[in-house]
Order: sequence, then C-alpha cells, then structure tokens
Amino acid sequence: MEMSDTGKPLTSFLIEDILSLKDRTRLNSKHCSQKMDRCSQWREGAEKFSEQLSDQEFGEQTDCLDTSCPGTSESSPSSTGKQKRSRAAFTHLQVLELEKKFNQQKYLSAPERAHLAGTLRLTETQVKIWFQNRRYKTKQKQQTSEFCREKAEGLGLRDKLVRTSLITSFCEAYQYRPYLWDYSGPWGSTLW
DNA sequence: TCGGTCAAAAGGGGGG
DNA sequence: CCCCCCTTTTGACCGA
Repeated sequence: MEMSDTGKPLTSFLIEDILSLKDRTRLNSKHCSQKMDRCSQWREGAEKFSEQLSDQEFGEQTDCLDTSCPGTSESSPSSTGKQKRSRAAFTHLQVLELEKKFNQQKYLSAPERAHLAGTLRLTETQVKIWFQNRRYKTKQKQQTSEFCREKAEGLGLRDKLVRTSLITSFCEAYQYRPYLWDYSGPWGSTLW
C-alpha cells in the first residue's frame, strides 16, 4: 500500500476527493433535481469502497475487482456474425486505482502500463485508452476553468450579480460532469 | 417496457 | 507505436 507523506494511504485521499463531491452536488441540487442520482452513484460507490478499505488493506487484494466486467474478458466473436461493439464498464475500484495512478503521473511507460493492467485485470489497451481519455478530460476541465475565470475577471468585482449568474450557468452546464469541476478552481472553495 | 439522457469506453483520423 | 482530438456507440439509469 502506497502512503502519502502524512502516512495516510493514497487511496484514502481519492475517496475523500470523491466524497467531497457530495456537498457540491447538494449545492447544485436546485438545478439538478432528477440527475442528482447519477452523482449519487459516485458518492455511494465511494462510500462503499471507503468501508471496504477500512476493513481490509487493498494491497494485493485483487479478488474484489469485478472480473465480470465485459471488457476484461476476451470477447470472442460471436457466431451470429455481426459483432456488436462492447463498452466495458469499469468497476469503482478499478477507476479508483486508475485515478490514483493518474494523480501520480499523467503518462505511463509500457512496463508501468502492463503492471497496472495486470493488477486491475484490464488489458493494456484499456489502460492506455483510459489514460488518454483522462488526459483529454483534464484538459477540457482546465480550459473550462480558464474560460470561466477570464469571464469573471473581465467583469471585475463590481458586479457580483453578473458573476453569480455566470457561475450558475457554469454549474448548470457541468452539474452532470463531476470530473469537470475544478476542485481548486478559479473561484476557490468559497464558491461551493 | 420503452424512449430519453448521460458518462465514458472505444473508434478513428492526423501527426510525430 | 503512441499521442491528441474529437466522435461514436454502448451500458446504465430514470420517468412515464
């Protein structure tokens, strides 16, 4: 189990990050209503894993990884002829570990990728594509933050109503995309 | 059950 | 090969 400088498992920080979405989604609930449940999936998932990890060290515990994940098992071409493209739904734990690694480094070498894939019971391609997509999402998020900050700066502090309106628009646009929310974003934590 | 919606895994083009 | 940059398609969920 990899530890942070403070001695806490790195995994716990990820869980804290995900759990922090709880308060934000609650703040956005007046815009969100029904779609709140999608965010709830993340929260509930994080809470469940938080409980799991408090009971047992993750370490070499791999049997809790969902091997029924469609993408992890080699999908042999069906005899029906036309092959339907399948999209694997990674488990929360797989995503947690991928996120943990991504927090450490944005790019993986081939050996690192192979090791991670083996640990998570994913293919190397899946890990590669996941990192690729994740980098793209991060970039999108940064661009969004950048854009919104420039907007707010352009308005200055004199008109907080306008700024609030902008922020509200932002929240409405990205309420269903938690990964786009910048934790230490341009408006800081006071916004949330 | 069915259609709408969303996130995200995978596809694919272009470049080094 | 792998990367970025979208785009497509799928799986999961929800309300009616």
